[in-house]
Amino acid sequence: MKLTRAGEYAVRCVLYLASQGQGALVSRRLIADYFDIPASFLAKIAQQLAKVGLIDIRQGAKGGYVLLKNPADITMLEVVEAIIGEIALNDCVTSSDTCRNSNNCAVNRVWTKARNQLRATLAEVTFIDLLHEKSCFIFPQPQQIDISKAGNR
Amino acid sequence: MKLTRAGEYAVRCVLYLASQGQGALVSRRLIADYFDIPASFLAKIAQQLAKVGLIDIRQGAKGGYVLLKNPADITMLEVVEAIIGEIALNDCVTSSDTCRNSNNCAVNRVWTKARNQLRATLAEVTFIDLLHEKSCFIFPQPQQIDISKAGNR
DNA sequence: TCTATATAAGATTAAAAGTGTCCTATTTAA
DNA sequence: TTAAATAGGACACTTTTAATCTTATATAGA
Repeated sequence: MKLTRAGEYAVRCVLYLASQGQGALVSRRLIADYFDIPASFLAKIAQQLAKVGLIDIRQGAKGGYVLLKNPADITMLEVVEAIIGEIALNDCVTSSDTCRNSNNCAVNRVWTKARNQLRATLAEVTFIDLLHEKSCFIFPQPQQIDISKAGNR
Repeated sequence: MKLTRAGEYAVRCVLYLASQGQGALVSRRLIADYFDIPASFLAKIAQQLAKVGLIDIRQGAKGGYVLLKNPADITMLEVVEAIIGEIALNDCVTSSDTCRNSNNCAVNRVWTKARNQLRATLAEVTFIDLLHEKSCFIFPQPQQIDISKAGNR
């Protein structure tokens, strides 16, 4: 499991949304410009984030993305796996005759342990943690969320 | 970092050699057949293992591979990284303007921690450990190492 | 010394995954 | 009704991975 560019973009996207607070609407264009992500590529990524319920996508004029969960409840694991699928470190050369019972394999046990550790590490970091630590990103001050103008439904 | 097929093959190859003991010579064909690895692909992998000093490659008739180190001193990390290079979990979208000081990045710190953990886990497992645990592989009894016939130099 | 056996090393190919791009809908605010 | 914004599918390009093929080289043994 190497974090793909799409995964990296997803983390940044959620980080931006988190900086503006749960419920704030941010346009795709703004996020794409800020991080220099191709807008249509970001669209694909956002669709996956929406599929797992992390964000809401608003179509139409003044559309954009809205973070649905509290940043304190969103973990890095969640965002990463929304994009690249459940983390696995090896395939154990699946379907090979030499390794069909991988649950009884010393080598595989090591990979499983490593995988569990990795997932645990990513699961214990929330986006509030990421925002509070100083980082290489500087986000604009969150706008006051004006429910009437944001057009929630 | 997802373990590539080449990496998986390398682990198996070293595991086989370890089962026959340090200094034993095993032909490439034998290992390739045993694990169902394409012989020329195994050749490439073996060359990388030789480059880092793990094995010796004997050319010519009755050639093959010889494990140079004690299996108790060979770690999984060593073998894996010999093939796929030093483990990294993310690229942090290198050279992007938005992330040039990744050492001051909260997100990156998480990845660095995860990476270090992963490497530590792989580093604490030796090939003696792997051999002693029961596994999905059953290796032939190691031949008595006959120095005169094995043709060491 | 000759021959069969075995690997070396480099070039090439094939397949898969990742990273976008483009075009035509569809939705929504005003 | 129109302009702004995203959706969704098809397509293209790039990189990585996984092999394969060919020619060269080394070695054991007759």
